[in-house]
Amino acid sequence: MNKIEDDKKRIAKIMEILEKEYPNVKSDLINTSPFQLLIATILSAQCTDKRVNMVTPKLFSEYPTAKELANAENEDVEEIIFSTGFYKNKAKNIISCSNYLLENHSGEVPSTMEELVKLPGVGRKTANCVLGNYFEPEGIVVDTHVIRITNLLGFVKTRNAEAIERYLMKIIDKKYWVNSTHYFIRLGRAVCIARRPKCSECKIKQYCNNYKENMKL
DNA sequence: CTCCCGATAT
DNA sequence: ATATCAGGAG
Repeated sequence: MNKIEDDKKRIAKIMEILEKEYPNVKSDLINTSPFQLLIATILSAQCTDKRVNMVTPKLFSEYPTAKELANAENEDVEEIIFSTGFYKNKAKNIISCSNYLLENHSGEVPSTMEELVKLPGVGRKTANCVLGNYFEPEGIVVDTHVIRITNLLGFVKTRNAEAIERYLMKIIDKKYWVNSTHYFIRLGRAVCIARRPKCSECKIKQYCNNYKENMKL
C-alpha cells in the first residue's frame, strides 16, 4: 500500500541478510588516515579499488600527508597514479586539494559535508565515504553499484545519485547508513554484477523486483 | 549534457 | 569491440 513503509520493511530484511553474508565489511581502499582515504577515494572514480591499491602505497610513501602532496610536482604524481585513469584531472585535484587543506584546515581533513564538498575533486559520494569511515555519516554513499542495485531491487527509478541518497536516507535505519553501501558493493562485485547478474546465487532475490519480474514465471 | 581515461573481463 | 570500474567538473 504505502511504498515508503513497504520499502522500509523490505530493505530492513535485505540489510539483515547481507549483514550475515558480509560480516565485518569495511573500505577496501588502503589507508591509514582520513587524508589517505580522501585521496584514495578521489582516485577511485571510474576505477576498481584493486587498481587504486596498486598505486597508493607508492603515492603515500612519497607523499604521506597533505603537506608533502601539496608541494608535489604535477608530472611526478601523474606518473604514479597513471594506471587509475583520468590521471591528469586526478593529479591536479589531489595536489590542489592538499593545498586547500593546508590553507584552510591546517592540513587536516574537515569532518562535515559542507566543508568536504568544497575540496577540488570531492563530491557527495567521496565526502560521504570519508565521513562514514572516519567521522559521523551525514548521508549514504551512492556509487555505481548502489545506483544499479537499488534500481534493480525496485526502490528507485532514477540514476540521479542525490535523489537515490535522499530516498535511501528515508528508508534505511541509520545504523546501516555506512554498511549498506559496503554490502551493495560486495554484492555488486560478486553476485549482482553489472554485465550479468547471477540471480540464482543471490541471497536477496526474494526481495528483488528485477528477479521477480524477469527471472521467475 | 560532455569530458576526463587506463585496465580488465567478456 | 565493448561495457564497466567506490565520480566530479564545466
